[in-house]
Amino acid sequence: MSDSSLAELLRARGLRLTAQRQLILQAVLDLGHATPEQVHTAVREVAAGVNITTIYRTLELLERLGLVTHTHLSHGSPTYHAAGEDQHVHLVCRDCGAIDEMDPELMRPLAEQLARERGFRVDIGHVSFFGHCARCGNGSQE
Amino acid sequence: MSDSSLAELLRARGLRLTAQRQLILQAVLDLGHATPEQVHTAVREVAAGVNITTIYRTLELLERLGLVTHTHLSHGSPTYHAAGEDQHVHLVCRDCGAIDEMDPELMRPLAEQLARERGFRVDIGHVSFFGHCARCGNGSQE
DNA sequence: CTCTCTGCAAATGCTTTGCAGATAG
DNA sequence: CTATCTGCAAAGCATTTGCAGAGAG
Repeated sequence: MSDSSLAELLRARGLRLTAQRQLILQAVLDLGHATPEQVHTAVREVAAGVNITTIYRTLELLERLGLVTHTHLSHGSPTYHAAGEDQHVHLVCRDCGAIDEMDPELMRPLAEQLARERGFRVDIGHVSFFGHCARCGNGSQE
Repeated sequence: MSDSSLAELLRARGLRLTAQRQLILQAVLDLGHATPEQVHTAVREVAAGVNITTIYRTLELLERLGLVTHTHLSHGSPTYHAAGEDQHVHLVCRDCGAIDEMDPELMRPLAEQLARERGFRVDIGHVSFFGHCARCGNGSQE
């Protein structure tokens, strides 16, 4: 499914289908949420020689092709995940770093209110909430 | 107002009140939203010799003192702003880069729903929404 | 006077770029 | 075959750290 669409998208632009590109896309799909470095680690398990540079270049390419997206969670590294229908909102725990997801539908009322009152159209696919997950922040208030 | 509280907070910890610290705090208060580099630029207009290193160290200090907070908007650089009562949610326009604010009260229903259903406590002061502001994204659907 | 701050320069970590050989089509 | 890819090494940024002199209290 993804391999063939990758091939098509590449060929349509005169670009080439390579093992690295397939592996990197697959890694992003498998990992769900991953930084370039995590993708690198995952890909290396299958093909040891793949360079981190190629990860960066390919993630950028896959994003241009519309197959993946990235978000900036808290600090430094961007997180990549598959693009497409299943847009989701990230719930990032400040304590344990866990990344959970929630249904973007829950954003709908707020998004509509902002659009109506401010003319601001929220990009629902890029929303991240920071806070404390059930496991970490339950008892304490701070 | 802020100078005296800065002095107190510093003295309470055996730390010192310096010109740089006052200028940097003032810059953050004036700028509203600013990256370390923007703070640096602003401070330099008054005191040319202040080093970027001092900006980083002081912003970290001011944050520890509870006077400022930072958020990570879209790419790399963190954005600092005054902490305190007036918590707000950022609305960042992907087109023109403008940073607007909205009343965090609007987040309340959603935050409560998340707490109830998932046990996730959203840190409302650190929420940022990306999208298109009234000026930029009005006509097109994109 | 003492202990904290600051500026400078070098180190670090993540990401990007240049180039020549490897390879898809 | 030819133009695109990849790996390697080096360059770039933003941020951090070490150190010795400057300065607050």
